[in-house]
Amino acid sequence: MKNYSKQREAIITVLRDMKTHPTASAVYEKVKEIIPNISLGTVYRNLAALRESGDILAISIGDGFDHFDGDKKPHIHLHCRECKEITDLYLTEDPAAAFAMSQGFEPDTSVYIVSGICKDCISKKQIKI
Amino acid sequence: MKNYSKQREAIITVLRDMKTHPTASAVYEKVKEIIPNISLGTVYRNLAALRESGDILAISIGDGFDHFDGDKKPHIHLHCRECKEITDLYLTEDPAAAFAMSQGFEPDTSVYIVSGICKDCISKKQIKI
DNA sequence: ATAAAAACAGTAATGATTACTGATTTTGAG
DNA sequence: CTCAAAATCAGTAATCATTACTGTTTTTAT
Repeated sequence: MKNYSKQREAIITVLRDMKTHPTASAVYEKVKEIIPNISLGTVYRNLAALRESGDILAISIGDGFDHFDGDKKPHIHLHCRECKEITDLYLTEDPAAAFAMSQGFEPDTSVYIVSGICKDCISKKQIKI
Repeated sequence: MKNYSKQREAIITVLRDMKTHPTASAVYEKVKEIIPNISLGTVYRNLAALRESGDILAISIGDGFDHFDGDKKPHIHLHCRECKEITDLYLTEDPAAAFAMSQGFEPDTSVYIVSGICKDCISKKQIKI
């Protein structure tokens, strides 16, 4: 007696399909293409619930917005502090989760955020010098 | 001609010493012990600047507050969705950062967030059954 | 079919964070 | 050591992403 609604299904679908890491309002804009009269509050409520249950991930990069990620496969987020872009990097396995497990922790989702300077920004910087 | 103030220094000191992952206002409360008349706005301004420059890390766990971390040594955050607690797990090296580097990305800070259920909550759950 | 439970749309309220202002501190050149 | 420009500050007002609320609709499980 819980959890289903076509709105929630649409939100999950949108998140699974988006390859970016959308904010709540970006999700809202996208979901409106499926359910035009969906409410922004519904998007927030469902994102919060999905995050709480571990079905999606949320990350904060300091731009004032939460960013959501529907991809539960363990992967690294490369976050460039220069251009602010987040790109994904997939590992064939998840060494840290394995380590966490060996400590008695039952992992179900994980995100690695590596902050630094991306390839493009490094070359841009070198041109400027 | 930039960046120094005793307020900023106190904020960094507090963050380096705190073993928890304090919110902005927890930092504020702590810094007040050093500089009693410091302003909350100053704390926010400096936290934002330090985060921007990569001197500290900020993480979002869905409680409505940003949490800050002054420890730049690569480590895992074990985030329990049950009790909400974050505990640190140190690795002898940082395999993901090394992998990022091999992709042409220059890493300087990284955090791994592994969400799941911690030891204590697992045993509590089993008692309930 | 149907009644209780859950979720919704729409909107108002909240409160963490940011922006602003005039005062103070820091910096670096002379 | 001045001293003025630049940066930062304290204090407070404003912002705006997110949450809460209300009456309605959908879902669920008998």
